[in-house]
Formats: sequence, structure tokens, C-alpha cells
Amino acid sequence: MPEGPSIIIMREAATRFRGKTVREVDGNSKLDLQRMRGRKVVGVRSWGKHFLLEFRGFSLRAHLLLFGSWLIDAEKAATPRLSLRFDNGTLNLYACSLKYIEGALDEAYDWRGDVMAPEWDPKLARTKLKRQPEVLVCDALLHQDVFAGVGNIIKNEVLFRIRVHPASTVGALPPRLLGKMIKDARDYSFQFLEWKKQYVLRQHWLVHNKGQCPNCGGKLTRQHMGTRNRRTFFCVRCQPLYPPPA
DNA sequence: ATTCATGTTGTGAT
DNA sequence: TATCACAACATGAA
Repeated sequence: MPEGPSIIIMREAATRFRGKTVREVDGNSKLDLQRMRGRKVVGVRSWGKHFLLEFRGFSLRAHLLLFGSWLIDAEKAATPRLSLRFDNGTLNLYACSLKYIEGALDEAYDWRGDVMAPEWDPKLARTKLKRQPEVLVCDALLHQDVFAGVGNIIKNEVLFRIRVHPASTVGALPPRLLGKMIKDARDYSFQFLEWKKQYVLRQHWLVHNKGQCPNCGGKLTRQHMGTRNRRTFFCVRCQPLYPPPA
């Protein structure tokens, strides 16, 4: 469940532990998990794909990567990476990456970079993008320093919605389209969140994991692209390349 | 049974 | 020193 909107759902579910004291700790993480025992959760926050449990003086950062999952007041066969028991319930995290962040979260994170945060700053995103004009838009959208929370599904859907070929370069996008990409990264993330909450996300995918263009009916191109070679779905007819090929 | 995917970090080579 | 390709990790659906 790892893109930004899924972490919002996780955060909302775990908010009930804010103000509660950790009574019992378990898990197979190599971290010193017992550090949290007896400590009070002073905040349940998130930044992009990072889920954050804030204690006084430090925080736990959980990243679900590709296969991570969580359960509240429930268990599954696997050993939890971390299990926290509170007076009002238990939080179990599986197959995730855990890390402690020392000091204040406001020092560690720039909330303006999280596409789903109230502090999200589209102008700042534009400034960052202008510094890397040669980067492909399919990479730019996945760059967590610019679009924290955006993942591969959101990338594919946003590029189709704004009708931009994934191999376009950031610098070649007309300013209006660049602005649209930045705006849609946020807007679509919230749309994703609503659909996910209703369990209807998949059926609303326009190109991700699809074979046919919903716009022109043509065959979608499916290709591994970008520096990380991520699955990319697009329509060569409806999503023009910038700059246009010679 | 095998492949692959909503992701990131660390390693060793260049 | 810096960059880069690849390995590693971990789970479940198709």
C-alpha cells in the first residue's frame, strides 16, 4: 500500500494512538525497539511515503517500501517488524523499513515538499524542477525531493491526464503544462485517496496496467523507463513528446 | 511453479 | 570524489 495516499489512510487509522503510552513492544526489527516502551506518542504524522510516530526527542519513521503492510488490532501469519501495544489497541507493522529520527521532525522534514500536506508549495516544486531541465518527466514525478508521496501509479495517471509523453524533458514542457503537472500531482493524489478509501481505485485507472487508451482506443505502450526503469504506460497518439521529435 | 510489482538503500565498479 | 548499475530486501497476486 505504499504511495502517499495510502500512507494518509495509515496515518488516519493510527491517529487514535496519539497521546497514548507504549505499553509493550515486540518485533523483528534490528532497531532498539524497546526504546519506545513507556514513551508517549506525541504525534502521528506523515511525509510523502513516510509514516511517522513522534515521541519527545525522537521519532520512528516507517517506510512500507513495496510490500509493507500494517494492521491495527489484528495480526497475520508473518512476524511483525514492529508491534506496539497501547491501552486502546495494537499497531502492527510488517515488512517495512524502520528508522529513528533524532530531534524535531520539523528539522528533519520540509513539509512543503509533500504533495498531500497542507504546506505543499507548488512554486517551490517549480523552482526545483527548473534546476533540472534535462530530467525526464517520468523521473521528475518520482523524485521524492520534489513530489514526496508520488509513486509509479500516480506518475502514470498524471502524465496521461495532462497528455504528456513520459519521456518528455522537464525543460521542454511549456510552462502551462509544467504547472498542470505540478497541480495534478497533488489533485490526483487526493482523488487516489478517495477512490482508495472506497475500494474502487483500480477501476478508475486510465492507463496504469491497462492495454487500451481510454481516449482514442489505440493500444497503449508499456515500457520500462527512466533511471529506475519503472513500468510506464502511455499512449503515443494522445501524449505528445516535448520537445517534439526532429 | 514462476514471475513480477504501488520502493528505496547500500555496495562495489568505473 | 562522484556517479552509476545492480543487488538486496520482502510479500502476495496473477
